[in-house]
Amino acid sequence: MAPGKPTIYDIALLSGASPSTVSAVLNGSWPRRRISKKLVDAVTLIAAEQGYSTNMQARGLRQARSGLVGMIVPLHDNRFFSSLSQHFDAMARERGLCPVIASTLRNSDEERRVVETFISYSVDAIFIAGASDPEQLGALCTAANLKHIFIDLPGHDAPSVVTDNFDGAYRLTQKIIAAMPQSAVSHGEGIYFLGGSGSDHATTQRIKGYEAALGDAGQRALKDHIIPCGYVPAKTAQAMCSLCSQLGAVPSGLFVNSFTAFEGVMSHFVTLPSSAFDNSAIGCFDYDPFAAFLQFPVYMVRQDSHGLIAKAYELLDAGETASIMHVVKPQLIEPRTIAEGSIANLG
Amino acid sequence: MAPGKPTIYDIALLSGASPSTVSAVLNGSWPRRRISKKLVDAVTLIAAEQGYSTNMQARGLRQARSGLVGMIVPLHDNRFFSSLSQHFDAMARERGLCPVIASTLRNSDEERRVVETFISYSVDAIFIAGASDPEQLGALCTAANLKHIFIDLPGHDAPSVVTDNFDGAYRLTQKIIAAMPQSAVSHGEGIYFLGGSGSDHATTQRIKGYEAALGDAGQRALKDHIIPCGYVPAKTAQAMCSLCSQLGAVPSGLFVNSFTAFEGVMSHFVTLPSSAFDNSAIGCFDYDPFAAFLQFPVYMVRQDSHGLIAKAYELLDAGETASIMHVVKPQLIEPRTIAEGSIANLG
DNA sequence: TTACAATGCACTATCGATTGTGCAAAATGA
DNA sequence: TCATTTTGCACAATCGATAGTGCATTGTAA
Repeated sequence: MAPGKPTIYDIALLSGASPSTVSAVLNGSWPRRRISKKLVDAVTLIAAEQGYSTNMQARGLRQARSGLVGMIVPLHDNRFFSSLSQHFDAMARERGLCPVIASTLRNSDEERRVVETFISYSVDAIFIAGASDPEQLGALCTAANLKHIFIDLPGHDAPSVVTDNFDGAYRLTQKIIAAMPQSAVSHGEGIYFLGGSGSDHATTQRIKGYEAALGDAGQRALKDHIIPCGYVPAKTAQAMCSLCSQLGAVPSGLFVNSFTAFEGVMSHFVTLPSSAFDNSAIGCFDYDPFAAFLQFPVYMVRQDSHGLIAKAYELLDAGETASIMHVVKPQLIEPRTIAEGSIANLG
Repeated sequence: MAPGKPTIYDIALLSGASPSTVSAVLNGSWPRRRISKKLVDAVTLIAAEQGYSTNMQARGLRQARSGLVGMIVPLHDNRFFSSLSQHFDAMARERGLCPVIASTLRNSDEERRVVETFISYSVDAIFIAGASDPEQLGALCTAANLKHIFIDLPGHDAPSVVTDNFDGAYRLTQKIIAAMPQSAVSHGEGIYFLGGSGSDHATTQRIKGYEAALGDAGQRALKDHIIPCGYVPAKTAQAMCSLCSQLGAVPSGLFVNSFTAFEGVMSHFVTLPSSAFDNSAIGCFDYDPFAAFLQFPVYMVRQDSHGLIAKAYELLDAGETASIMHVVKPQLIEPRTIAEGSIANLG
């Protein structure tokens, strides 16, 4: 046998069967082709001895499928997205598919290039998470007749699976209200909403949930309490700093939108004595186990990354293509708690 | 044109050129084939209009290459590995390759399956990080004549790129010694080494570095101070708890081996008043920005994930196959510091 | 024994791109 | 003008697996 991996032709020569028969045996279609069990066993044995494995490029070329599923994330190096990746990967493998995850750094050119690459490799489907230009990508996929599902992102030309941001924000706000000093509540001091971008879907929904919870608790949501200063820690740090100096104290109620914003908040808080937090209730719409170890309690909302991916695969398996938004509720994490259900962080 | 993506045959018909010419034009080999610039422009234009993109399965089949590079990690959902993934991904794309990252949950069966899948897809090279059975994987790759490089893992049949664990541990220990109360140093209380597995290469090297630093500082390394209680937080928590009650205090010097072990440590520490740490110096061989926000200072060692991957690609580009271990120094992070150089964590 | 169905497998075209080879037409030189 | 070289491209085989089709051989029924 020539160097390199053995092919069905090699196995055919060794077994005396024809290549097409070998193919049928090795891909499991032999009952339909009425191949005798005896031959099947013989061929299988030889294939195993030779260390045969099917060439997926050849199969993919012939079948116009590849067995690959792609996912686009902005970055790997992030708790939420890496958790999505983890589940995406595991559930792809369960289905006998090979996951391909690419990060695009929220760069729309890179996003386009990645989708084009996926198309070139004939991936069977794409999950799109955290894209900066989802419409562009949707259009590309549609043009290539490629199934795609948006994750935690509202899509227009395909199904999307998103966190119930309204619900999470509503429940988080409720918790913050309950944990605030009574005096602050009765004085109507309100809760500050910090971080995120007013133009993105998630933040918009969260603000609505926050406002609804305040309203239902008999408090008014004050427009000037909402400070969507972006996702960059430095910006949040600055906003937090000026807010504290303006109030002369840490706000009695604080809703931090996203963990990176929280990092910024912390880089200011770390300069304060721990008594500074005695009259504050703090919540964060995002989860990191380390927040359980801070000097003050933090309520957190954890997106159900498993639920998001599971729902997406469900839609994929069902062949769903209707442009419907499916909603998955997030989980509220009590202070000082390490969330379970995440795959162990095995160092 | 038939439904589905256009092929070189479609472009050939539309342009009046032959498929082989179209192929040469579109893959850039046309100068060697003496295709006229005029034809090149015409074909290129038509291809662009038709939204042509080359079918990588067909190309890969013909060329016996795929343009894919694989990487194996135990999990995506981890700071270190996701950081590796991030760089692996970016640098693959820089080279015009398509990165495929699979997680195996440290399960050696899964590892084998993934490598076999990669072989089936004719990936051009594999990076192996954090495998539980590297030898098995090396053997598989060798048999398939597949270039592979071990990352942060000593390999026997291929190049490997590993963190300089000795150096990192040495420098971390030095810092801990310098930060310990003088009285503790002069009493020879020593430094406790907690977490990790005595049987793995990294821990072994770290213990050597720790011992060397102690020795060079005129302190003896006490065998009973070394407690490699694994990577599971719960185990470390338990070990930390019993150690504290045995000593009647937090140890004056503590070297925590890995961040997950540190999580365990923290889950005990969070039960103590912050004054309990006044006479302790604590270090962790791993990095998490959140440790900058704890009540007490923590020295950390951050593996240079960019350096590891960069070196690995360098070896790959150079076609290096010698089974040599290449060492990359980690970075010491001062307390209360957020490391830079990592790709922004854009929430 | 004859007719016919079922069984078991081989043949061959095909997927889309690449590449070695061959052959006109144009360009060059004598 | 004729012989050569160069230019510019088409042809056909090939990568490995799949799937439609056809043809012996064996088995069954009448």
